Amino acid sequence: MENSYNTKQGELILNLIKAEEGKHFTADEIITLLANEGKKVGKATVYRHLDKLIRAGEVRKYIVEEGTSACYEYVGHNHDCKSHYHLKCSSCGELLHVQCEFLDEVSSHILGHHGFSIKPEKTVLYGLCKTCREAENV
Amino acid sequence: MENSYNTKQGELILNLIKAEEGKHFTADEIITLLANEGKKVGKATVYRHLDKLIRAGEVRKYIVEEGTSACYEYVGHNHDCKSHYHLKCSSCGELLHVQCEFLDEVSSHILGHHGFSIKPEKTVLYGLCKTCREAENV
DNA sequence: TTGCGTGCAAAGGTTTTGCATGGCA
DNA sequence: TGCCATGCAAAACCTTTGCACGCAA
Repeated sequence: MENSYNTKQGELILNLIKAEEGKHFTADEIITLLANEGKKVGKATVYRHLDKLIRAGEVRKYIVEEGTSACYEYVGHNHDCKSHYHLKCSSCGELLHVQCEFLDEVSSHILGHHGFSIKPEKTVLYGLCKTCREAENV
Repeated sequence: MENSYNTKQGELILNLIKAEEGKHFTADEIITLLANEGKKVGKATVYRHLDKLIRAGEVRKYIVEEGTSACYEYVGHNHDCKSHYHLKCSSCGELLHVQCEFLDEVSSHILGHHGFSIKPEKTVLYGLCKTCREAENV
């Protein structure tokens, strides 16, 4: 087991991302947001806390776009995130979180018929969101 | 149209990854593999060629694992990748091309229920292939 | 000859690490 | 008091860019 203390910084970081469960933050955004509230937290501290939360299963990390910084998202203690997919609009960049039982069937189908077990947490479906689609299709 | 010359380095890089279509390489692996054959190619040159091949649609770039370097894989130019999905094994790197009417339903469902139109050609579903799953589950 | 390609080194950006100091229990 | 946490700066990494030179057509 891991020993750890409760600290002000750890609480600040956790509260921030927990307050907006389902929303993602980059490490830098967390630092900036806290700074805007007058709470200065070091970069290394943020990374170290996120890392700890990831190992604890409370936070998920994913790459939304190649070549950019990673995103971190609070997911809580219930690990039932198997049906949680990400839809990323390649036009406006919006990230949608979709939890839908239909997508569970997708996983089962692919596992059953193609022998492949999908990791939804690693998968991002790219496409166009409603707004951009309507704007582009004219 | 883009002007370009045929060069020894470009040929070396293309031949290397083309010889093992379906396998992925990091930029560094390409440099090392070529170096092992006595062919020294600069880092920048490798990245520039990969970039060009990606734009030409001959090569795909993946993030297989967070925090590591990107992977590049030859996919050829005669692939109609618009009509099917890709399943990428994050362990062995195998790329499966899946054409299945069930997955067409996925697109329709997400469009209908979530207002999002997926671009299959841009989307890669990550997970574990049968072989790796069985090997890791032990 | 023209102008793209090459390779080195430097720059850029994100994340990690070393170390002295600060803070929790 | 013992030990973890913090924060700064430096390092570590991957990738891109600037620039002078090389090479294809």
